[in-house]
Amino acid sequence: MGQIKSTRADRQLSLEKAEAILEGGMQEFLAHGYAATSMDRVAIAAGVSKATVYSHFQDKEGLFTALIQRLVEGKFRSIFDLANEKVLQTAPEIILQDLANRVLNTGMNEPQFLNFMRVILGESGRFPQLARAFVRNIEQTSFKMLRQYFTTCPQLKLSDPEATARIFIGTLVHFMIVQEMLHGKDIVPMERERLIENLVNMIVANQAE
Amino acid sequence: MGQIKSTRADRQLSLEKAEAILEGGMQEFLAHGYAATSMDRVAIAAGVSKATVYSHFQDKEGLFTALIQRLVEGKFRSIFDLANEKVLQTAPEIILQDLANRVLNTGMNEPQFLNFMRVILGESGRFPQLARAFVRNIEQTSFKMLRQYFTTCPQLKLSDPEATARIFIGTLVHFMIVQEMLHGKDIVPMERERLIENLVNMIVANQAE
DNA sequence: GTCTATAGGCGGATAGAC
DNA sequence: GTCTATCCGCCTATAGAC
Repeated sequence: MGQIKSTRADRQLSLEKAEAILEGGMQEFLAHGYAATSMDRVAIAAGVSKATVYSHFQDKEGLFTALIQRLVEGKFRSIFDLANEKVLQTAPEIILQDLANRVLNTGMNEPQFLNFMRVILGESGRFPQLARAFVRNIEQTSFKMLRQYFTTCPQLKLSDPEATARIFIGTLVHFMIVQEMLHGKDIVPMERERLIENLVNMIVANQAE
Repeated sequence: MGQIKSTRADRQLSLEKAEAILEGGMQEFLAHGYAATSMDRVAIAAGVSKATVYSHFQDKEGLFTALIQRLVEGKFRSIFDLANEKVLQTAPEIILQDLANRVLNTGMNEPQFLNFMRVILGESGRFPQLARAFVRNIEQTSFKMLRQYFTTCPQLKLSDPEATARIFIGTLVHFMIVQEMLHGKDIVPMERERLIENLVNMIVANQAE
């Protein structure tokens, strides 16, 4: 009787706790990396006991893996997405400038995204499968999207849309890494607009014959 | 008597040990990152006792900092250097292709360099001064060198050499990160030559009027 | 399912002999 | 200067009560 009554409530509670643990784990792991994060602090951040953490996830590695996989497939999935309204009616310069600005805005203003990339890069030796998930869900997706745009845009006749997409994304990501992740803003200053303008012009000017 | 005799030998020995500790520390820290490296294993890798490690370096952080600073200023200093023989007599396509190939060769064939970059990126939150040293000694140096070349090369009239240098280096570094560091070679395959050719052509074709 | 309490081990750092 | 031996705290993971 009491058993049935509590079953639903417990399930609900359990789901909420699992969610809280993932949230707390995200906070801690993204801030300190894998090795420097303790399960005690994850538990505190989640507002549960350490034993509860271990009842929802097999071990530290399991929690970390689940967490990052989730971020790769959800929260940070669409950082490089092209807003697809009136895309083909607008001049490519505008579309590309807008895309570049949105990418850099997210990457530079959402501080968690920088930490996320830091962890992916820093742990890519020890967790190669997470690095690959990042490549599949974020890099590959953005390459495909941009290549698709380059191929279908009537004003652009690039000789190699795939390679051009790499140049575009690579320039932006490296800029983000040097200026923000590596704190290089004051050492090698560069206006974002200046870089974007040069990048976009170089691409648009480079039509195949 | 024995005192004087042993003084020189001890100094010599001490220097050798300090060197051995830096070597051992490099092995361990580059392989596992800061937090996951133990001083016990550093000592073993260096072939000395843990107390000896602490007699040469104040603590774990001090050893790590000294080590990385040294790598930034020495071993990995010149990864992006332009070989400067006959530079101005050769066609820019050749020079740039050659530079790109040498950068990617070093970065991709010297496995320690990948680990080095992984550590710099992964620890850039906790050790911002090391990240900045990396920017000053490696990124900034390569920007300057390339900007200098773009400016002086008589066949090139780029409207913004500085921004173009960023695009060049950014494309290459991001390629290295995705294909090698993040193990993306099989997920998003791309021939190195194909990327370089597109990049170089795009730059050389983009002359200011 | 969740808690408190604890086992068991490893890690950073040092004392003291030589 | 270098070693062996050791301190002590924190960390992962679990036992057992409720």
